[in-house]
Amino acid sequence: MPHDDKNAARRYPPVGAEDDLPPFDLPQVPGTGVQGAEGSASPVQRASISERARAAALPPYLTGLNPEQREAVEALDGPVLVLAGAGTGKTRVLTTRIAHILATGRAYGSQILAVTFTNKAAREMKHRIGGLVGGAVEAMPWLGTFHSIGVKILRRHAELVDLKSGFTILDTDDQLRLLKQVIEAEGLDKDRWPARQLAGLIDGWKNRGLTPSKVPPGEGFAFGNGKGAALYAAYQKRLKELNAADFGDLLLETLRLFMEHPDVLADYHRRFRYILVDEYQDTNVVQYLWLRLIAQGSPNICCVGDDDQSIYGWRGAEVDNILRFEKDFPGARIIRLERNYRSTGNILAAASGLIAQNKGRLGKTLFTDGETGDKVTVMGVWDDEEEARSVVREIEEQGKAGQRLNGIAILVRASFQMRAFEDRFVTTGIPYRVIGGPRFYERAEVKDALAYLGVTLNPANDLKFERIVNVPKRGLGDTSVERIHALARARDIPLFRAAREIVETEELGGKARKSLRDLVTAFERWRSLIDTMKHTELAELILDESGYTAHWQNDKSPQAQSRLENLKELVRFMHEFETLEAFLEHVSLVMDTEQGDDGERVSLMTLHAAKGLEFDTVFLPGWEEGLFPHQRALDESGEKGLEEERRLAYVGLTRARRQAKVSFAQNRRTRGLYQSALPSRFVDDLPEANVEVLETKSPFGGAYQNFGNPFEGGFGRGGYGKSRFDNAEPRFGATYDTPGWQRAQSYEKTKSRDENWSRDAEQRRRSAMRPTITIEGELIASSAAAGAGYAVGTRVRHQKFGLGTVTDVDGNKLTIEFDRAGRKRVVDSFVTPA
DNA sequence: CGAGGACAGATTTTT
DNA sequence: TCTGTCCTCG
Repeated sequence: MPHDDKNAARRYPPVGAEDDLPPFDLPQVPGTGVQGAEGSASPVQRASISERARAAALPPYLTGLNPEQREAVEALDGPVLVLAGAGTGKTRVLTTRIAHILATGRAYGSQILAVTFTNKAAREMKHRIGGLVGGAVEAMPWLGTFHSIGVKILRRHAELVDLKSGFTILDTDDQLRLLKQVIEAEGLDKDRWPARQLAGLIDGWKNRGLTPSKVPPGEGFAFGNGKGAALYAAYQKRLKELNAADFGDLLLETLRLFMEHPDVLADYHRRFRYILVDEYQDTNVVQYLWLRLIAQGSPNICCVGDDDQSIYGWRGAEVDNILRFEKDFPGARIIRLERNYRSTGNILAAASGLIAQNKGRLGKTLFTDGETGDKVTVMGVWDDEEEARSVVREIEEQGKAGQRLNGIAILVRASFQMRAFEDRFVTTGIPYRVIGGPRFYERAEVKDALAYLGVTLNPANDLKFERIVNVPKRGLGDTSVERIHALARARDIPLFRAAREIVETEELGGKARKSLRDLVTAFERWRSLIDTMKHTELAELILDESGYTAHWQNDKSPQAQSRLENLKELVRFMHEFETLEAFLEHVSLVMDTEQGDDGERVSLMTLHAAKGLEFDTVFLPGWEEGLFPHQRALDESGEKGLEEERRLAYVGLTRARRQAKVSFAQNRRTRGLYQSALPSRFVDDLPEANVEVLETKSPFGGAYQNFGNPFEGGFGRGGYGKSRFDNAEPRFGATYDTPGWQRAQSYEKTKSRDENWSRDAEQRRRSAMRPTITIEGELIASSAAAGAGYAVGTRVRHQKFGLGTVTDVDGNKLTIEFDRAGRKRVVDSFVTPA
């Protein structure tokens, strides 16, 4: 992660420091110059001469924009909402707009506030702005995530919100540990009132901008015998005592700071001339309030988003924010980007038809000048296994036909669906990657290591100390820890100091006393080395001396190896930072490791994780009622939930450049039970004209259909539930109404498409020559590199299944008896010799 | 302390 | 059905 503000986060320069930075060295637009030095008044009005001159000599970054994009880039004055549909060049507009502000000399980089939701997006923006203006991105200190900008502001004014500038940022584990303590301190049963639930509540409140005193009485009441809000207050108090903030605080406390200290707010008003917000549809209440406060200083706020892609309502996002933009910012200009550069006509039409069923949209109509392309296919299959088999079979065929695997993705609604696909990939030997899921920094071993480093740096970090005091096991059980706690409480000192003192007493048993003394001594020694030893070496030393490395080396579980790898990766990653402190600061906010290009692989991920990505071919399995839309979304959020699910379907479809393939299973194994399911209503939402219904292809030919294919005789017949294909009144004027006809037609389509396949070869070759799509996100699992031949009896290791013994070899297919996972058939490239 | 059994819970996930 | 967590027992 090359460009994050690792340094900026370490020093806490006073407000105004960067204003002295020199302006970008940019090719100046004719007739303009860098105007308005620091602190000067409103942007200088351009003379019409310069306007004309500028139009005559279009700066290079403006060429290639379509009229709407260009309008969005050039509308610098006043509030602007850019409604950017999927694949319409949203990021391009945002980055070009920034380049434009800089190039026209309207503001310095340090006077632009640009917020994103994810580090990935921030990184991408920095990268692309760098490309446009030539690497001067270091001078954009206020481009970052809401959270990272929040921290930056809070560090500067920490005392005003009862913190000290060096406050630590709690991760989820720390937060839970602390909440558990708070719950117990209130005399509540921690089993009856799980910390997780309280964490959820508090998060929700913080997302809505509610401090403890503002929590609506009814809401706090549901938890802990009516003590919900009190627990929240107690938690906040503890946070201050620990000089710590959780993620929610990074926003909420900044908001409080602004509201309680208008002079501070005014500073930022003066500072920010231009405000840009990415993914506005995902903002929650705090973020919204935060932005509104800051925007009081400048009308030049530009929010970019797509109400149709709002899929994070469940974690506090308010679509309303984007729907309400015009009211919030009177005189706002609304610019719609509707020209899609990604998908074929059929895919776009199908997606548009689907999303049109939602109410309460701002409304956009995507179009493309590109080819019509293949229709979206819909396929019903017998069950989830059959679905995985047929999808993977098709991927195999496409792969053989020369389609790049990096251009193929399977997008599922819930992660348990991935399993069936992974199994098929493993048995067929098709390389795949899983994107999303638990992140690097969330892994236990990484957190443990970070805890060691954190305590070394800051012995007052109680939560981290508690995390590793007995990891690896060193005989310091609950009793010992509780005694340390008691002393710490009694004397009002950090745990570490209490530990140091308690070993001088007789309070602990001999064994515990010795290991605690050793631990304390070790930490003190490590601490003494901080200034003299290189931080990466120190980290290695700590991990070795603490016994942590050995702990995993001695661990026999299949994951032990990869955990050790992760530790190495962590240390490797530290090299990019100057100091231990800088590293830890960065890590608490950002910890996605960039994934290198690891060759051609099919991508497997959830629909949520797919937002922002694109693929040539997208498989969308599991379109069944109850799964997608998910039952819980319907139960908990009713119509709103349904619409969000539909937007998720829309996001899924619009990831596809050339082919979108929907499927659903009539039966699915869920929680052990084999249950029948109805096709998703979203299948019915697709416009007939852009859909092609596929026959279930089966390796068993007709015989298979005889015993199981529910589509014998067509959709919906035979008691498998109603489908739109039964509808007496086809909504889009379909020209068929009998299942037989429909089947025949789809067969024809399939055939002619296959024939077109070779004719399209040229086209495909061209698309294959497009630059490889970058798949950002985190690689969680993937097949291993190619393996060699294995003999029966060989001990091997599999990434997922662990150790096992080869019992049969058939070409490159091995039958392996796994110690833990039982017998599996696996392609040899997925295992390594043990 | 560690192993093994009982038990609940099983969408989506960033920071 | 599977997983992760908690609790008990040796």
